[in-house]
Amino acid sequence: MVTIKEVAKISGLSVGTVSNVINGLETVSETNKKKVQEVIDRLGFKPSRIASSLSSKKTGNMGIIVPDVSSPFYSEMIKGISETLEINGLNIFLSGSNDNLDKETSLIKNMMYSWVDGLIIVPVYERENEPGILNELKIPVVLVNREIRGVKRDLVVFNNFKGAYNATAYLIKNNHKKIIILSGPKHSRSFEDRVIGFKEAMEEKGLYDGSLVFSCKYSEKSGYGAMHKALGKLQNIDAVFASSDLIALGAIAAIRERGLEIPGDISIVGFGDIYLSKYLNPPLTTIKRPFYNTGKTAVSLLLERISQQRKFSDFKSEPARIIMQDLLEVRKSVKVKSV
Amino acid sequence: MVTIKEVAKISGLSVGTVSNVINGLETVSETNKKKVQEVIDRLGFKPSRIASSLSSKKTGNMGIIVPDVSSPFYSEMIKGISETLEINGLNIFLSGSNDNLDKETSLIKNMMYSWVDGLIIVPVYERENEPGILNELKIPVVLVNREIRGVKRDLVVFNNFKGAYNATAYLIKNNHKKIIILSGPKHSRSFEDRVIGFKEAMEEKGLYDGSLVFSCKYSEKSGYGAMHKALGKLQNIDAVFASSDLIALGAIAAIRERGLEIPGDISIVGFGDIYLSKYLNPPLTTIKRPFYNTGKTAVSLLLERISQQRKFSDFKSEPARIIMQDLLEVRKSVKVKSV
DNA sequence: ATAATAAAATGAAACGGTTCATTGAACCGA
DNA sequence: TCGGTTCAATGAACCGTTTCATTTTATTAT
Repeated sequence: MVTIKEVAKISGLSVGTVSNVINGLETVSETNKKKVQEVIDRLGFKPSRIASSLSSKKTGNMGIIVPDVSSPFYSEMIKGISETLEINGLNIFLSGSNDNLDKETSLIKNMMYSWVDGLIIVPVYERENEPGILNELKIPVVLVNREIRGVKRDLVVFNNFKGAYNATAYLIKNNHKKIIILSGPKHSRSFEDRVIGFKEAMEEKGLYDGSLVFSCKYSEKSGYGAMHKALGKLQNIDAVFASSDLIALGAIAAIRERGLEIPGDISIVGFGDIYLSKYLNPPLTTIKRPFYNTGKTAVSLLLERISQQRKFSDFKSEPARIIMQDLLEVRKSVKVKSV
Repeated sequence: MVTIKEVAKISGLSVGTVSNVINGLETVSETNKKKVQEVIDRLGFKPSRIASSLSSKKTGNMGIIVPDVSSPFYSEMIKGISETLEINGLNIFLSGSNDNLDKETSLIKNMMYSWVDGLIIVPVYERENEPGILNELKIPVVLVNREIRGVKRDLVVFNNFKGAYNATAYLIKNNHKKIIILSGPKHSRSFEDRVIGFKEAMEEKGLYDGSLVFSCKYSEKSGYGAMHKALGKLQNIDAVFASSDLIALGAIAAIRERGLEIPGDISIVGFGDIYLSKYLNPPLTTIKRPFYNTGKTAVSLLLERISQQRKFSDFKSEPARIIMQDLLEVRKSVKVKSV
């Protein structure tokens, strides 16, 4: 491995000068710049990131922590993050927290000791309102998708309320009356917001009723169970608003098992527009969330914060709060009834 | 940030001794081990990975390069990799090559300068038979999923031949005669193998004919186009073997557009068992590939190779070649005809 | 009690860069 | 010609570890 010393020796200049050339400092004469650059090219020298990290205290590594690395949502986001970081010559450290707070904490700590310059985290939601470590970290952190009470950090979230409201309103507009919501886990701000959006749209038309809310976990299995439960309890359900496409998947299976048709007997709207939704039969009408762009946005926020921190080492501007707009993606899983 | 020096000073011992305690060396007396450990615990000290990397030349970072970070296949594999590495306290550097050779090369170089200890790569296939950089890298490398001619590296692949053979044989067994294959991209060893598996199964029953092979790219869009083309050219297609679930997705859409039913009119078998396949209607019969376990396996191979290299610095055993077994996952997209 | 040996602890060099106070050369005006 | 100023280049200190030759301490045999 070629080192800066060899470059210095061969080009007959000092290590300091070579370093200045590498970093584009303007204090080097044109002659020497060229001379050094030639040697660098000839030897194929690239400065070691490790050494440079140690002395400059900037690693160029960003840590990413998501609950599940393989989730269709997050992997889309990771792609956005990864491509954006790459443009800036930065590396990404990826880890999955498995939605487990202890693991998240240990991952964060581990990353701190790997000296990441910044962190993008989709935080575990069950944390008993303890901002804890998230507020204490001394490096820039951007939170994505889930807002944690009491945590003062840059944030990129979706407008879950509006998305749910729109989805529900769309069902109502198409003349559905008895609409249930498969609400997703409690303790999760984003899922709560979806319930509220649902509730608000329903109440506006006097359709709301607490018994229409069925909570379940964020998975197809849980959606499957909840849908069966709903079908058992309630008669004549017109439509289902599943607050996640994953939940919708399970619900669809359950509905079919009862011999009901979609959208003939029951309409369904999902939330999230995962990769597969448009390939389902019928293609799932759902709320689309721009995860790729969310990843990109999170990175810009992070880089912005990092450069700010470097310029004014003690300056802390208010945390940003960026809201990505959800969009109703109309496909075929809702029966369009004319009034 | 607490450093090893402070730990040394406070515990009244030398830096070297503290380092030995950290690394579990047996040359430290029990008394001092305890003393140091206490100070470490009290101060919450953790050695900096950066510093330790620089001096030991082991970073504990592994590079992962896949064509597409968000692909359902690879994100599953990444999960397997990530969870296995984590157990060993190792970090993962993730990047997407976008199936572009130049990008792959530059990613690899970049990782080299970040001093990763090892690399797991799903290589770009279009490389004009140039092993190139892959053979030259001085660190352990494990290739996954795609075999590149002339590259002598540890490898984890699927038995694409057998999978395709089984899928085709299954169709034949169920009394399908006119079976086409949507073959996926050329230049790709894994897709070629699938064609060969298809061909062999067909030939055994005298059913093969070159006109049954339709090549397309690895995407639903391309599968959609190829299926339409096939439907235009050929009459009475009994069944389709799509050499990827993604291709199957497109094919299904095309088949439906022609007013045909699955599996009533045409049966279809996919390849890959992506996340969504079991949720399709009808659920897609497909070849399942254990991507999660493939990730795990790649990691063990890599770690094995790394420790080998550390023990005998010049020792090079033959590259391993692990074949993960594909499995036919029977669902509902094939019409089961009794003969 | 002493020499020989084993075990434990030390501390400086090394890893490969960055940074910055210092030096040296070049230039300018008087 | 000399003092002052500017611009380049230097090289040593530093970042936080590991490593290993050397020194110190403890143990054992005589």
